[in-house]
Amino acid sequence: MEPTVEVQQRLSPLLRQLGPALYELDPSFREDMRVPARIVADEELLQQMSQDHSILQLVNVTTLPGIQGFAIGMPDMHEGYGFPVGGVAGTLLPHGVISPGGIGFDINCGVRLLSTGLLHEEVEALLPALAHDLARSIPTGFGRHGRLSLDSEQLERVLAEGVPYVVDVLGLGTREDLPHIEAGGYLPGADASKVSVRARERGHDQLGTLGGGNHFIELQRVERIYDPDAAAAFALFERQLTILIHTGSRGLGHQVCTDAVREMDRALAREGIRLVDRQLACAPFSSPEGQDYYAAMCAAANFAWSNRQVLTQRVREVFSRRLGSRPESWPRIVYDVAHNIAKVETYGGKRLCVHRKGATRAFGPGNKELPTAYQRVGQPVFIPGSMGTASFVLAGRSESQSLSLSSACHGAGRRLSRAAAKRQVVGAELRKALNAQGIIVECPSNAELAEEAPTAYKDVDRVVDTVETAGIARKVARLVPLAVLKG
DNA sequence: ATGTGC
Repeated sequence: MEPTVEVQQRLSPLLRQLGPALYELDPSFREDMRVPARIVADEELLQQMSQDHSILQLVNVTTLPGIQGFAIGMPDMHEGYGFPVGGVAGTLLPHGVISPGGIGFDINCGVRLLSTGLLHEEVEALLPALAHDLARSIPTGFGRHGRLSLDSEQLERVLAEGVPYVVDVLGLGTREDLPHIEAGGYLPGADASKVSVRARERGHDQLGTLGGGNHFIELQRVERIYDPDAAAAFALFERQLTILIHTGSRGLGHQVCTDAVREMDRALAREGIRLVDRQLACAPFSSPEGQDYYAAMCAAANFAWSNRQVLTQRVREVFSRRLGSRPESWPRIVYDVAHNIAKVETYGGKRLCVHRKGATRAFGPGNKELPTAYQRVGQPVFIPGSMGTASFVLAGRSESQSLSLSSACHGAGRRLSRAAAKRQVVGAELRKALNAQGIIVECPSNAELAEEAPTAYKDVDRVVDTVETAGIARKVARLVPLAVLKG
């Protein structure tokens, strides 16, 4: 990217404070801005964002054809491909653009929280065995394939039908799981024929695999409840054992994104779209390229939800083997949220294509898509911290609708690039430090461990407090790690 | 993030 970090550092004083933890850059800042850029942050987080190109990337997002209202950055925002990670933008349908860079390479990367009826102290002695069994049962790391190898018809149906197919036909899970997954684990806009042969080849044996990078499965203890009413609705209580799954659409989603960026790049001239950054490749939602990408993105999203569903079953198998088949040891889905996805949603009577890249949908109370038990308290939002730090459960507030297109943050957010983290952190020492904290680490690679060091991330407590201060969501529970499984 | 890159 052309502009320097210094440009961005000069830019942050131009941000005007609109409200608690909310800042705005007026569109007069640059003549190509169609709408303002807003950022949910405090002074410290703004300062951290100024260290990379993310604020400039957010300004670039405001130039996209059809963008409505404002582009908004979450407190965990950092630099990404074209769009910042932690960026949200809605474009007016039917002709506003859809941009693969606004969704991310890992389509429907997301987080699923499982609850148990077990207390931490009841299972403490068994944690090493549980972690070890999970590591044996679940392939982790770059390029690993799973135990399932789908034939072309099965893969096609996973892409077209998502989790309902995985439950009903493959027999992995129960019907009760479905309402506890965003969109029921299935976007009907999917068209498997729009997923390239290459993408399908990459995905056919990756269902039920965790992947690398920041993907993980964590066994956790509910350390603190902030909102007893919402916690009760989500079936969470103090000292409870929970399981958090963070993964996405693996090589399949990555290839869908790669394919679409190339196709859209070719169509830009025909559509008369001039971009400030080629990584913002996009096409009108109504165009052939826009429609093809949306159909393929929905299919990749269905694949990702299905992946988290298969992993859930692996967890359930390990738990029933080690803990018996009593109901307390059957992990139930609290909810499953996507944080790299575009959704068609209506705001102020307008149908928008809402891009959430490193941002979590955070519907407030009363939304019809939520399961009945959550209608009164709002949508569960999960914020995984970095390795060895806390994760949070939030509940979406109605105010999120006008503040942030019903969106919240998605994690702690990177502070250091992977390369910088690797230079600064010695993986073996980090492993020792985590073990000294009493955290079981199942991760074969010290290099992967170093890239995900807590020092490479922002302070998750601060990020979550900022989302709460802004009025987007409220804190429900704080979860702390007991064992982590990663690539 | 990713069968790691123009």
